[in-house]
Amino acid sequence: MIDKEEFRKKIIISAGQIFSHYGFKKTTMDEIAKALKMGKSSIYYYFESKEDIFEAVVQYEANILRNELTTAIKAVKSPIDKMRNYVFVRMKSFEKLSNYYNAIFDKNLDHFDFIETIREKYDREELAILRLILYHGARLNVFNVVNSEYTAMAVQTTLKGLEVPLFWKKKEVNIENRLNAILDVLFYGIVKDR
Amino acid sequence: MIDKEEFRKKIIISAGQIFSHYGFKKTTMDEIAKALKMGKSSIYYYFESKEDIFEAVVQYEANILRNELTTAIKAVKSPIDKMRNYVFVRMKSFEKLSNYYNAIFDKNLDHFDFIETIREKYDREELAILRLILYHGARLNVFNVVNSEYTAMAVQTTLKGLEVPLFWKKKEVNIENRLNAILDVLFYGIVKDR
DNA sequence: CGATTTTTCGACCAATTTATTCGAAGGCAT
DNA sequence: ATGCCTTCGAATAAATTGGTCGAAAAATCG
Repeated sequence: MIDKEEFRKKIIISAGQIFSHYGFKKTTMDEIAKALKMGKSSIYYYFESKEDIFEAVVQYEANILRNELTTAIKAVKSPIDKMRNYVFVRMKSFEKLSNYYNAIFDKNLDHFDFIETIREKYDREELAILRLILYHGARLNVFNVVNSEYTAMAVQTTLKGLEVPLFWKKKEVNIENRLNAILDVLFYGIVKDR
Repeated sequence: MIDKEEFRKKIIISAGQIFSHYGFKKTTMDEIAKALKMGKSSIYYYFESKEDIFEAVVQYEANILRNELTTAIKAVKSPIDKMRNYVFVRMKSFEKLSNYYNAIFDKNLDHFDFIETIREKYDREELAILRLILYHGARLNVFNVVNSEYTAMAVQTTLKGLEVPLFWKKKEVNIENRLNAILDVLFYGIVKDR
């Protein structure tokens, strides 16, 4: 008897790689199966549907992202570096995620409520982390934050603004430069004495 | 009256970007059309078929590759650097091409004779360039080449051997490192006194 | 072993997608 | 208006694809 959960994980990882490259729609069950060296029908023994797999993949990736983010901000001391790391990791991850989103923004949108659910939960988590960073920075007298909650929301809005060009123009924008520019703006408006 | 050739080129470039990302099969005419902000049927005014577009794209890319290669070896003086540049540019280009090939290795293979034609022509050109580099290096007493023709073929074989893992394993191999290793091996066996 | 349960698979299907066609029409110069 | 060049929407025939089902394998157990 095979550990079903173990195998589900294998499928999630394998399918995740293909999804991240081709998006949801362009990825076929046959491909996922072939990548796992199985018959297509065998996959249905572990997952109910293609959407089911996709949902599992997104959950899985979201967890990875969360871990990467927390370790990234733990890796450095100063609030500025924490913020910088956070933003960079976030953007790098979104590059991967943008392919997943590709699948959704297409036309479907119907039974993909779970994306919204994850998104909301993720937004709340992000806000919490940002607040922590800001609050920490304020205590160390590096950031000039009156209300960490509102400031966190402002920062989040800024970061979200960066997602759009990341999705749609891809090649045309130089992400690194833009990111640094935004970070500079962010810090110049946020860092205490300059 | 619009310059038809001009517009064909636009289509080639636009379609090329999509092909390089998704491969031949996964790219739809609708996508190509949408990227050009046209109706799907309009494209058939400029090209006979999807394969027709694909053929044009490959031709176009092959030309670009040729140009990049020649400018890359002209950019430096020493034969070693010429060889190094050549190999690097070649590999970078093959990364892009690997996606095109993806489309072909799948199952089709039938009416894609033109790929073979281009390939052959390209092989001959490559051989000529390599011979030139080697011959030049030998004259400058940097390379130890007895017969530039056979040595060129040997080098080409080595480079081709690198294509396979580039195609199939993609993520697992670190290209940069492998490339440098191969170059080192190549030079140690080729450079005169060491 | 044989029986029972778990896992894989090939064949099949209905629904959707997709490349391609075609006639109609928009736009533009004469 | 008249012709040409260009675009497009609708239609379609062929291919693809997600998913089903029953049966073969393989593993597990008694």
